[in-house]
Amino acid sequence: MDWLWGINVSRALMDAVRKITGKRTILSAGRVQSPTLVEAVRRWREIKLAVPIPSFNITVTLRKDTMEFNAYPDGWAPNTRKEAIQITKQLRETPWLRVENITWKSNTIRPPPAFNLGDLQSEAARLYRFSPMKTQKLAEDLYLEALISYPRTNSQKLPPTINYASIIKSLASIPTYSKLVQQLEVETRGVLRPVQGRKDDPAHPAIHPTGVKPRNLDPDHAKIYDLIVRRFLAAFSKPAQIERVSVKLTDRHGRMYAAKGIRVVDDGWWKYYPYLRPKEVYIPKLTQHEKVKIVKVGYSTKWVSKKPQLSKTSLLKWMESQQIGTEATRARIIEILYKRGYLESRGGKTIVTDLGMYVSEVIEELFPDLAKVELTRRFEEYIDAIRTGKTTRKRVIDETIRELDALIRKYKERLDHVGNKLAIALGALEPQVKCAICGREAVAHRPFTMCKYHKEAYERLTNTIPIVVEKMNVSEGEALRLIASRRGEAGLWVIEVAKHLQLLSSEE
DNA sequence: GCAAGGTC
Ligand SMILES: [Zn+2]
Repeated sequence: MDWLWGINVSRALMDAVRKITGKRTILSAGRVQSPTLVEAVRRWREIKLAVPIPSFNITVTLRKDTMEFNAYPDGWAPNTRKEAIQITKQLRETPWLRVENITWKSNTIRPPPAFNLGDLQSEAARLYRFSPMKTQKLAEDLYLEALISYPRTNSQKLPPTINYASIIKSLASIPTYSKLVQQLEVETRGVLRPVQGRKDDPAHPAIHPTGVKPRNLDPDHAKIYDLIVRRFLAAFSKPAQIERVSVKLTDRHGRMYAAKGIRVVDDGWWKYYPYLRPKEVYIPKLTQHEKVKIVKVGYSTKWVSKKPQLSKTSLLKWMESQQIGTEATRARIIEILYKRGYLESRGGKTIVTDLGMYVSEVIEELFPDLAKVELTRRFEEYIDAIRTGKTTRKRVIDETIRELDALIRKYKERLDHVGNKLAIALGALEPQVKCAICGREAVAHRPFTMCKYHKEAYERLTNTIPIVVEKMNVSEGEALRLIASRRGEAGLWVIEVAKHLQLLSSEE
């Protein structure tokens, strides 16, 4: 069924391009890659269409004896810039905050379970910016050297059938870990009971070292090996303890502020796996009703937009959450999206190409089932039904062929439409009417000729302008200029529209 | 050549 869907839809896409351009271009579609591409496109559009809204924060720096610490508005925020300026001024005039109450809270943080492949890929990306494919390759190398257990596993469990004691004993003879292992032996008094994670695998336990001594690992392999060993050791260790302190303070006008501290009381498993240890923030000893001196106060404007993440790692996590693909294939399938030219890396960031956007659209329009994760669920049900004898392999395959046959028939009627779309995306064909900003095919003409992306950006922008006018107390023209200057927070399509509108108004 | 699932 994967083969039928994949081969037929891939060829359908390629045929459309060849008919219009006469060129052979390799394109593909599939049960796992296509929903992943659609998700990447969805995120990409949100990134490009993000319109930021200004928000205001006040930072109050306090001093007790010689120690400085920060407090921030608690449960409220200035609504407008005018308000932020006014409050800042009042705090400078009455430069103290009064302590209303102090609360302490102790937290126990249990060690995380040993790695499954997804968790390892996620940590290697966070700490070393390794791509999921790179981490998988490094882990597979370590496995083939017999240094670690099978890496293509979803399990976070270390069953007692694994001889923990002998592995840990062997690790003691590796100089890097001998001290840690000694510590673990003292701490556990030889009682080895690892934490078990929720996720499981039908065939393999969590990734763990075998105890075989590594020789001459290059730096990248050593990093992955180190993460695996430390995470394994941490699983046997005791919980860490932290203490959080929260100080609530008020100003002369009764507005509430909070200063928050965090202190590590017991390092516990962070001794073995320090990569998740929180950063400590110290707050001096204070007493209730005490007035604390303000030494500095300022407001900051933060432009907030909700941009989703788009990276190899975030796509892999999405695939895991949707339960599509397997440990062996997820990273590989993401690389296929790059190989096809649907995704590209630019300056360490993932971008979606026009080809990716248009292929995703064509699949959604003409092979909608292949664009959704539900197709995988249906496959699973078929397999179950075959297994339990409710249907047969032949019946399922025949139905798939009939279904695809009907889809391909409809597709052929639209071959020119699809071919034109993809040829334009590939730059082999010019659209008839072009967007004034980007030259893509135009779909609207007011207030200027726009493609569908800039049209959407225009609509979102015009909805947000009044909010910026109110919050920043500026004219519409100034609001446009402000948004156009928020390179980090505003989406590129929105910035382009804002600049184009400025240009149009200056010509008037 | 095109999918997705495996393995080493
Ligand atoms: Zn455009």
